[in-house]
Amino acid sequence: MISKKCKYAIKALLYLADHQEDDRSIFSSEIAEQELIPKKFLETILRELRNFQFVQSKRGKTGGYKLLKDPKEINLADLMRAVDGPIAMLPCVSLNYYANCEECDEKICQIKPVFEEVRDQTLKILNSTSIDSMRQERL
Amino acid sequence: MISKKCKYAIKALLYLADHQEDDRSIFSSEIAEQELIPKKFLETILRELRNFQFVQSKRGKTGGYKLLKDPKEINLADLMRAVDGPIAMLPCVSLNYYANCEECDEKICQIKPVFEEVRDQTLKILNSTSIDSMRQERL
DNA sequence: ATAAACTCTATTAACTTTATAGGAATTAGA
DNA sequence: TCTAATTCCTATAAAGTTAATAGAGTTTAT
Repeated sequence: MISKKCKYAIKALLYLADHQEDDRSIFSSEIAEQELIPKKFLETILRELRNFQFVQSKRGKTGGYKLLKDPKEINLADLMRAVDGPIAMLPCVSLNYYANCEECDEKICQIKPVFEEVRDQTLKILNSTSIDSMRQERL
Repeated sequence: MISKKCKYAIKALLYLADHQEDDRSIFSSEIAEQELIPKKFLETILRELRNFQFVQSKRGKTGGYKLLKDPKEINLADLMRAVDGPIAMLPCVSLNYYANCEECDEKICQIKPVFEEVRDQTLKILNSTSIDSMRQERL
């Protein structure tokens, strides 16, 4: 399961992509109201997204947020890693957050191979899914 | 990420499959020692696995556990669901633990489709992976 | 000045995970 | 029957994570 935080982050970026016209910034309060995300929680999420270079913020009365990258260039795997950490189902199988198993020998581990396969298939999808493609997608 | 509990459960079933000869039962203490799983924790896990009909237990001095099904018939998806609950990354996309999103309209949700795809690909692998196939697998 | 936005740190409440404790029930065998 | 060794069960604790909130500070346009 991804966290609510991560879901909120995706929604916020989608909202920005859906509503960005000209160069206007969008208030966190607008996103919070429209997407039913707790306002203060969303603020901290947007700050993180700014730190990770997904969005740009502007302070003051005419402040707000806008995307820092082309929605085509924001892929879901990167976003999820930034917000939630590892995507893999086992630490010993994570590409970006690898951690070894204390209690087993990875060379002969019978569990690892399946979860490597799951990881590969999952990443194949998430790496090729951008904020832009999520907007288009209507299966 | 799957929980440690789930990983221990998989290891325990693999151990039983790897070591069952004749009809002998295997002590939880043996599994705990060999697989470096906290003994008391493993006991509660094995009890759950018994309740879910994965293993059979026998009490008393010559007690222990053995598999209740053919290792070929124990698939990873069922096991993971029993121990950890939903496999899907979003409640609204789970086949066995569906829960609706309060804050969004699923009909027009831009997030859902990707995670349905991830779910499908993940289940394709987990459904076709059994305790037995994990033992064979040497890629 | 003021209003309204973002910024930041700290904290909290709830929940989940990962165990552990302590004993009860069961069984085989001396 | 007594003992030893196992599983069974309930409760609880300790640690970690998640989800959110509080409150004050900073910035900017008007």
